[in-house]
Amino acid sequence: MTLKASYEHVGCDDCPIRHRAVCAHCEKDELEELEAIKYYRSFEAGQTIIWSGDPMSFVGSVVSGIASLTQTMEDGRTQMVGLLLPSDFVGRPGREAAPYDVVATTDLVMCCFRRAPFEEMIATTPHIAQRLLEMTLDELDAAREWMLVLGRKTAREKIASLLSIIARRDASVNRKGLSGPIAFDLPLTREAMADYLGLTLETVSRQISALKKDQVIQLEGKRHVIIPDMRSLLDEAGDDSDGGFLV
Amino acid sequence: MTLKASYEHVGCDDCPIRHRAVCAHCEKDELEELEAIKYYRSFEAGQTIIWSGDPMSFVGSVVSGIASLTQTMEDGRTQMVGLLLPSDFVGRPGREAAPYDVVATTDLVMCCFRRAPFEEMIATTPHIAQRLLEMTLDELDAAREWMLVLGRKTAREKIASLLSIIARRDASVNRKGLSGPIAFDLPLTREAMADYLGLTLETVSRQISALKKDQVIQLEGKRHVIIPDMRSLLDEAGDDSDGGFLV
DNA sequence: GTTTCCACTTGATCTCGGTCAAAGCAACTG
DNA sequence: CAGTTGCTTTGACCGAGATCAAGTGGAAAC
Repeated sequence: MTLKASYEHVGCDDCPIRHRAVCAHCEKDELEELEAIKYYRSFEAGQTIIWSGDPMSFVGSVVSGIASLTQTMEDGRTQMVGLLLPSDFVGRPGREAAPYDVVATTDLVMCCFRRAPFEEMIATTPHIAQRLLEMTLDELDAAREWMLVLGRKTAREKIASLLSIIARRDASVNRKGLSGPIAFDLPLTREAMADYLGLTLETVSRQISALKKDQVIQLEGKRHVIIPDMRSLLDEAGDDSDGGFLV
Repeated sequence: MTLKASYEHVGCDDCPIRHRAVCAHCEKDELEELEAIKYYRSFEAGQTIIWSGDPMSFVGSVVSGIASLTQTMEDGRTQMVGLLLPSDFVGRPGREAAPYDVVATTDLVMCCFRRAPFEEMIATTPHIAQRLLEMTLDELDAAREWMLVLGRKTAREKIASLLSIIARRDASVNRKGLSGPIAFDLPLTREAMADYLGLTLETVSRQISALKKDQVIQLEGKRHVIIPDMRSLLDEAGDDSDGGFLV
């Protein structure tokens, strides 16, 4: 088996995700050490992987499918606080309990590491702590960008923001460009989108219909989305920080 | 000068914050190394410390006063995405540019470290990367808790949530308990509160008046808040995760 | 002392998105 | 095949919060 150690050389024979998620810049020895504590888990759509408050026995990354981090109030109001797409990392090294539910939104495969030995590695391997810090800062930036969406954007802008995020992620995973028309399958139900956007599912449905009527997006069936022009979608999102994605 | 190295022994002669923020568990040598690259900066209320997109030349922590992280859309809509109280850390090791504005909400003193040498220390000192990772995870948790507030709570619940967060922070900084009545000064204008909560300042004002009328809080002047019973405030906040603060 | 300013309050009205209800539609099931 | 189930759409109505507009009160400035 060939071990690839740099961020660019993503992927080894059996786990295309792992290196990218936690091992960029690792040395060969470290990868072999990780190999020893690695295992896979599958989940069905709708299954809760970790309940809020539960002890977490593992960390890991999403191989395929989608997971979400959700918080729920006693009366049932639900807010999704994170969307985990393939290659995203799950887990809080150094934390005993999960602060929110982790739910498999679609069928899901994860590549896991048992927590205790993983934390030992962090303690002894400076690279990994630094890499995790970098990843956590990325998550923090994403969470804060989403706070702007939740706090200040209109329903239409929220939908456009979500669609452009999914389009970007889809493009970067499948190494597609963002210049021409973009097509992808929505991995979320209307209800899941509503929970992410702080809306009701009816409003989500109405706004998607409106964007379709206004030619900003096209729909094939309920889930397959075509974006004729990414720029006009970003306009709708009110997004100044298009982050040079369209250069 | 006495150097205090553990988390409990917060504070040295001239910088009560620094150790707590970045040096928990540090060795004496490291503290002296930090000492060499440390300096103070003062800002006036309303002053922008770092503009979104600017290169960041330093990291540091708040000594006194309040700073906020804000994002703004072209049309002026503003969302505060973070509230920095004394002892909070500012900066993204490893990042060139700031992703949002950092603004002094009140007069402010910060204890800064020049970024380049600080990052060198991170690279060579495993403790610090781990400590920063822990702090960043805390910030991430706070940001995600706030996403629930922004996405799903009513105006009244939002106000109650903000007040209880400030009350908690104030109590922990000033080593007060949370069992009896609690009193503190609001460090934010109505407008700043609105920007944090995703509301307008008029709604903030109305809801504060309503909470006052319903005896959940008392006001002396515009800013001095008295909370007769923390439990009823948390009830208003709809907060199941009172985090055992009232045990 | 009164003027100005700023943060705040209060009121009247409007609107976006929530709520409630019905119905469409594709995929299964027996 | 009819019947169920889950996801989605659409319509009618309503209300929380936004918007627009005065007005209050206290502290600094002249």
